[in-house]
Parts: sequence; C-alpha cells; structure tokens
Amino acid sequence: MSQLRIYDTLSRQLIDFEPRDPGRVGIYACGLTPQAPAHLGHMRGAVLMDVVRRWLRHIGYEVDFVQNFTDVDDKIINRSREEGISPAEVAKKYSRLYLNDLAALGIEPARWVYVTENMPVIIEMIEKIVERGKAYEVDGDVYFRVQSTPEYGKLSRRKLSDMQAGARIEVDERKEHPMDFAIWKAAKPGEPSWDSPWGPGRPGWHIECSALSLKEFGADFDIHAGGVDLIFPHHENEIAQSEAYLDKPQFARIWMHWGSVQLAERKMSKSEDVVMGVREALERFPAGAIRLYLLGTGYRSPIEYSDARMEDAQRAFDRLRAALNRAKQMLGDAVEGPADDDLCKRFAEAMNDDFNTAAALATLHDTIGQLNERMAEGLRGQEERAAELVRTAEWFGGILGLPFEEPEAESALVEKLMAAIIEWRQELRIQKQFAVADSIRKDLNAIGVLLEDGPEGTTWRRS
RNA sequence: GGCGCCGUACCCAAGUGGUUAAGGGAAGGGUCUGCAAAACCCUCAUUCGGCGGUUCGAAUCCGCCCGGCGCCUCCA
Repeated sequence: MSQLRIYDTLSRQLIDFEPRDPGRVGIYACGLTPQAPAHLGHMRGAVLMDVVRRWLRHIGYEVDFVQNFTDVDDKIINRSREEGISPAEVAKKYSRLYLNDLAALGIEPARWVYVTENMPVIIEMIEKIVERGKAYEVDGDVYFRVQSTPEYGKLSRRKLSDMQAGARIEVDERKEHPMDFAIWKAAKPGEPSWDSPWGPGRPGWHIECSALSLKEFGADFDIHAGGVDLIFPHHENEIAQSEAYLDKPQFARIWMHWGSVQLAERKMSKSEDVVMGVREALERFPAGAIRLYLLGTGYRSPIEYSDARMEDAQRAFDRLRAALNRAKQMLGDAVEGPADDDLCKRFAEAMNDDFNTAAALATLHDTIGQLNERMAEGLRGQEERAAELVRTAEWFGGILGLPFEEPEAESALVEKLMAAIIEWRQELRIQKQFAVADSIRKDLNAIGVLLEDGPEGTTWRRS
C-alpha cells in the first residue's frame, strides 16, 4: 500500500508520515472557546479529524486524539454578563451543546482537556519562559517578547516589520514591541482568577494549547491541527512560546490546517451574524448529508455553504443509502467476507494522498454504481459479487463515518399500519382504481412517507 | 501595503508533465412501470480564466494580465 502523505503548513510540503513513536500517533487539535452555539465551520474540522483518526487507525496506528476547551477567556466573561450566569456555567453550557453536536454528526469522542483544570502546568510554562528571558511582566500581565525569537513568523510566513505596517490596533505602550502578546492576564475585579507568581489572573489566549499539548504528548509530537484562521496569530504564537519553553525548535512535526466554511462569500465566524448553525443544519438535513457535503471538497480548500449544495449532498447520500439497504434486503444475511481489492486500493490511494476524501468518495460512488447495476439485473447469480460490493461500500462508509443504516426502527404499530395501507391500496390497484390509489400515495407523500411500487410489490420509506 | 490561496462542463468537484480530463447533483433521451418513484442504459468540457514561454509533450512548470477569495483584529 502507498505511503500516507500529509501536507504540513510549516514546511509547505507533503510529508511522508512517520510517527515519533512507532505505531502510535498523537494528535492535538485546537478545540474552541465554548461561548456560543457551534456552526458548520467548527464541524468541518471535527468531521475531518474524525476521518483522519479512522483512517490512521485503519492503517495500523493507535491514535490518541486530544482536543481542548478553552473554558476561561474574555469572550466567556462577556457572555456570562449577557446571560447573567457565571463564566463557568457559560463554558459548561456551550461545551455540552458542542459535544451533542459532535455526537449528532457521528464524530468519535476526543480525549477532552480543560484549561481551568490545568492551571499548574500553564503557570509553570509561563515561569520557565520568563526565566529564559523570553517574556516579561508588566503590572501583573506577562507578555511574550516576540523579538526574542528570530524565527517569529515562520508558520504564517510574515515578518514582524511587515506586520507593524498593517497593524491598526491600539498599541499598549507598556509593551516592548506592539506584537508582544499576553501569556498571562491580570484579573480585573469580578473576573475569574487563579493565583500566580504575578498575582491573580488567567492565561492569555494561545498559552493553553502550548501547555496542554506538551503536557499530553511532550515535545515533537505528531500532528497539531486547526482551522486556517488559527495560523496567525494563534499557532504562530504557540510555536514561539513552546519553542521558547523547550529551548529547541521541535514543538510539533506536522501542522494541518483545514479551510474555512463561508456563507454568502463571507467566512463564517462567531463575530459575524452570517452563520449556519449546526443545530439549524441538523434540523434541516441528515447527518450523512452534512458529512458528504463537508467531505466532498479537499479539506484545505475553502468551501461555501448554500442550501442548494446541501440538497445536492442529500440526494447523493440518499442514493447511496437506499442502494445499500435495498441490497441488504435482497441478500439477506449472506454478506460476510472480504471487500473488493481493486476498489479498496483506489480508496486507500486517495486517503493516503493527504486525506483526499473527494477522490475517496468517488470510489464509493463507483462501488454503489456497480452494485445498482447488479440489482437492476435482478442479481441473477451475481449474489456473491453484490455481497462483495456491499461489504466494500460499507467499509468505505465506515472510514468516512457515513451513517448508512436506516434512520431508526419504526414502531410495530407503524409497521402494521403501513402494511395494512399498502395491502388495501394494492386491492384498489388490482381493481384498477388508480385514481384512488394515486391519491393515497400522494397524501402519504405529503406527510413524508414515500411509496414505491416495484415488480415485487410496494415498499415504503420516509422521504 | 504585506503574506497566501483559488479560477476545470449548467452547479459542486478530483486531477498538478504523457493512456479516452474522476465522481456527484441538475438537465435531455431511452428501458422498466397502469401512472409516479427508484434503478439501469445513452447524451452532457477535443478542453481546463486570457495571452505568451519552456518542453517531443502542459489543465498540470515559468512570466504577464483579468477575475474571485482568505489572513494580517476575535475566529474552527
């Protein structure tokens, strides 16, 4: 099988993936600050990393996937004032909401870490950085000294001098350099705080991911991931801090960044009103359609949201699912056995090529196409091949996390009612009372039940 | 102003030096069917924003131009 290659933002090239510890992969993905409902942009990264984990595991690695909740931060404090609940309650409320969203999309749980539960390692890291002369204290704040690191800017490929020109932010005169950033912030009255050598305060944004990833994995861990919008300043600063702390340039081996999800040509972010919330998306479309939509484009490209695109994805997903379920009905239980070698190889080539899920999906579609072909011929001695295709497609679906199983079992009452209606309507059809039969089908369709009259009788499913 | 990305059919999209340019959705025709739906078959880019260049050969490399976008400030 081909070698897995992953695009690394720092070196701007595809890297032959080789974990630090043979057989084991450590991945740290920046989570989020739980202070508002999540939107599809968050789900893009979550779905991608879910597929990455499944694939890595498939090719033989043990995967440890860590993600953080930045559960104390300015935005949470602001939110707590708006909602009249404590910052801790804000964090708990929105992180729970987020975990529900992930579950609804079939995303495997990460190993979650929380900033507020890890103050000692964060403070210890800051102390060490100050000790090394790479950070300084001013009135209870601690700032990272960007000029102490000649390589500052290497991830985002920008120079301090260039950034000064564009910086139109209010410059804090107490800082040595305008780009110096806070790694510890002194608490103002009423704000949540933790004791530290610089007085009560909380960690600055960026330091938590450095501290937590190094705590969980140690230096030179395998993959650090996040959205493109985190490249600067978040990941740039993480690198600067971590390397200052470690005193060597080996923080993470590969930096993976996924593209943004845009709506109406604008990036979705929580500071804009134009967001497609996960809840709204899930109310309107099945999880499988959302995953198909998100995985249909290379993860590094920006992707635009539109209802039309989601509808396309839903039609495509329904076709895949309907074909598989029909095949399983026709084949009964006789589907055990291996998958198709050639198709699997094609799928693997795609996945090993920097997780090319779009190409992998094309293989899935071809697999289903071949299966439909056999079914259109009424199977006729091709049961073995059909079963092989079913296994192959289900295997691909497993890697991509596509929920092909029927949505939910119907209650016995519904099953009996439908059977009765279908039988009654069948009587009408035999008596050639087509107008009445059609009107029944039409009425059922209006309430979301689709009747399909086939050669072997009438079947029904939710539409 | 700085850094970076993108422009492939009606829409989405893979492909980054060499067989007929994946796949999905839509559309049109056909098969099946009482009809509808589903499924199957066929059609749907001699061409990859434009113009030059490199090469035996380019959608793929280089240059210029046109158009769109992201980041540089909170962001996944």
